[in-house]
Amino acid sequence: MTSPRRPRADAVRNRKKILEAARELIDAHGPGIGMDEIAAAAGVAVGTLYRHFPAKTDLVAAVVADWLNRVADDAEAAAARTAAGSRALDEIAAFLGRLLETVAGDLAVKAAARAIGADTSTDADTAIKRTATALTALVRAGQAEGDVHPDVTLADFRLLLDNAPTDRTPQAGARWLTLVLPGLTTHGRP
Amino acid sequence: MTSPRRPRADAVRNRKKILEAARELIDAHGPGIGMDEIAAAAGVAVGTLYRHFPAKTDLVAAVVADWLNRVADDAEAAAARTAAGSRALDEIAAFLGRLLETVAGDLAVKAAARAIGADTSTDADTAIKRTATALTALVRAGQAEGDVHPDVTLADFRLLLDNAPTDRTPQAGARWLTLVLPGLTTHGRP
Amino acid sequence: MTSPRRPRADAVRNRKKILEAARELIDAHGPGIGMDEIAAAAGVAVGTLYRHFPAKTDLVAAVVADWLNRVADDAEAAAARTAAGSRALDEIAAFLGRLLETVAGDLAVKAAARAIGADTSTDADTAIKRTATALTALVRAGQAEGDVHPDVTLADFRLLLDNAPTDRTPQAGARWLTLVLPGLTTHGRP
Amino acid sequence: MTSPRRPRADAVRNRKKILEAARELIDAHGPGIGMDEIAAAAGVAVGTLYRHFPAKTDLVAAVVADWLNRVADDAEAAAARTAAGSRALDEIAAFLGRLLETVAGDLAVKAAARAIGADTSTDADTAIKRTATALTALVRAGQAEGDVHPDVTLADFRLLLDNAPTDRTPQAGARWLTLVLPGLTTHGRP
DNA sequence: GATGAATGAGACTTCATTCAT
DNA sequence: AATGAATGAAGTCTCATTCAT
Repeated sequence: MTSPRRPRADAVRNRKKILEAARELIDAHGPGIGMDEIAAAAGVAVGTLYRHFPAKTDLVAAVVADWLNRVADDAEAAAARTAAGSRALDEIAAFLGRLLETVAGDLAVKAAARAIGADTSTDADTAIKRTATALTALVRAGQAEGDVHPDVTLADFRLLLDNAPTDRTPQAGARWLTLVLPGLTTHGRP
Repeated sequence: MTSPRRPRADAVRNRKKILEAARELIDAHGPGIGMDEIAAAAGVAVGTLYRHFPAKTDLVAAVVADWLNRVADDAEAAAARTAAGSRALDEIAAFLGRLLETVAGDLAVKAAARAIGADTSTDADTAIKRTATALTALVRAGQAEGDVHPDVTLADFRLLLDNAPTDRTPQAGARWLTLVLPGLTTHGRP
Repeated sequence: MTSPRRPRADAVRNRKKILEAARELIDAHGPGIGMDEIAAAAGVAVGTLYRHFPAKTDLVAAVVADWLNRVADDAEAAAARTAAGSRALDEIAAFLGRLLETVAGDLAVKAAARAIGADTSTDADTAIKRTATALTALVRAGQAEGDVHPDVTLADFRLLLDNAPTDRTPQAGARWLTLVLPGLTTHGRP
Repeated sequence: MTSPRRPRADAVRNRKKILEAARELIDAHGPGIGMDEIAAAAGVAVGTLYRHFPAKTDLVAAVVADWLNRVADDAEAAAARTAAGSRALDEIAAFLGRLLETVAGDLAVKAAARAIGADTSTDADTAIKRTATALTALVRAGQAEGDVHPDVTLADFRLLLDNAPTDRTPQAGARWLTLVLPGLTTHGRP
């Protein structure tokens, strides 16, 4: 019986290197980038890449899941701070801002996922649900505080985030946020 | 020097058929669609396709230019109506709405253009300039009327339009417009 | 409307060259032989090979069909001679003999077809039916003449032919025929 | 000089498990089956498989040798019974029948061996010689008894066995035997 | 000018074999 | 001695582009 012993150290390292290389290359050159090139960038042979990810779609899906998990972590942290007294609208704005600043390029990966028809894995689904729960909490708090417009729903975030600028400068991201935020609030722009 | 005699009637017709087929197929299947399939859908042979467009990027660029020209026409009409007394903000909102409703799918083509690295042709540049002029007029008028926020520029429209939802239902497009408009105006949401 | 005009002369020539090269190489090196090598032997590029035969199985199936058609022609000729007065058992023995002598190696192709899971095409089915009809006629005639054992059926030929020696010398084939024929007749061996 | 100490008990067990798994899988899926899959079916890792059999051809050769040994045992037993008074032709027929019934699939393995170019090992040679000796004895006895045709040699058995139906029903095997036996005897079919 | 067959580089993927753990 | 991750050559197939007809 081969009970899954702890995975070998170098295998874990390789998986990480591959994911990183894949994220960077897909982000830079689009999903058309070859598996050989990803493998080379990760410093492994193609075979190794395929041992970890049986098909290209699996690799892309894993990169997406990886990113979604980080987003979920961020959203949950924001929700926690709100529960501890922070103003919800501020947290929402800051969350969106971080999304655009830090992981901007990764959204391109997500687009790539759609283009390539990668199945979203269970891992990704979980991350999405975690984000949804945290965001819902943030929105409700914001509405209770009178800042967030009462008809705003989770779907609105989806709509905006799926169409956020990813291949732009940080300044562009900030400006986009400025333009988009008023639609989520009860306030106009000053 | 071969001065361009008037092009043959069937050549013109072929060019049109090809552009139409390309728009539809790229919209439906992404930029990965093959040249053979586009040619087949247009009812011509690949060779003919290549006579009109020496490379795939040229074809995609032409589809984009085609679309940009129609957008320019629309924007100029809106500017004209504003000059004739129509309220600028209303025209702006309607313009954005039409963009999302009518030609939604074509934005996907534009995304494809980026993905495939298609150069924007001279034709496209002209259309972009026409649209820019018309939109600038609309924005200025809106600002003079006190509806459009004073810091809104042409670049803001680019930012939003480049990231408008294209693969969504009309309802999603409308909702997106609702969320985005307040950022362009001096008014908040009711 | 692209009604199938007569196929281009060079295309026909290429198809023939490909089939021939495929038969020889599969016969010599088994079905593991690469498509690139077949293409090279045929003097065309891989792409051409794939234009004619979309997948390797299609190519193998075509080679098999080609061979089956020649077998069918031979069987029908034998049946015709029998109808014209020739002794059925002699024709049967000669038919089997020719199969082993002339096209011996091609049986390897058929084995390859099974190994590779090639679908038998409609063309092949037709050839098989033609052969079946001709052989049935031969067997009936042989039974009427009292030479062929009354319980011999078409299936017996299938059984023997599917397991005939293909990669042996002509002498081996002849000996195999000597050993196998008595089982089909009412006579023993002298 | 590392004189072969007695092999470890588990090593022996592993070798047996591997051979069994290999026979079954090659029989079922042809020689294209992967080493990984054979290892998995045997419950060992690939590395272990390669410790026992340095190359795939060695494994296949071992499977063939294993089978040949069993055939040799069977042939020798039949020869012994004949020496003890049993009718030679009956033993020959029964021997062929057992070959087809019991170990039918293993013939597929032998075909695989040829396809893959596996060298016959010394072990296999020995088994073949044992079988040859036993069969020769059977044939001579049968000829002395007047049942087996005087010109039948060992090579004839090779010829027939190499081309016996392996992927058929037991009924097919029996029918094949019926068709083939008369060629070996001095009797015709009833 | 149109046709569509031919080209061939390059994509994804498999698998026999090696080797660090 | 066993494990299973890593290797990388090789295989099948795609598709933008060229060119003979």
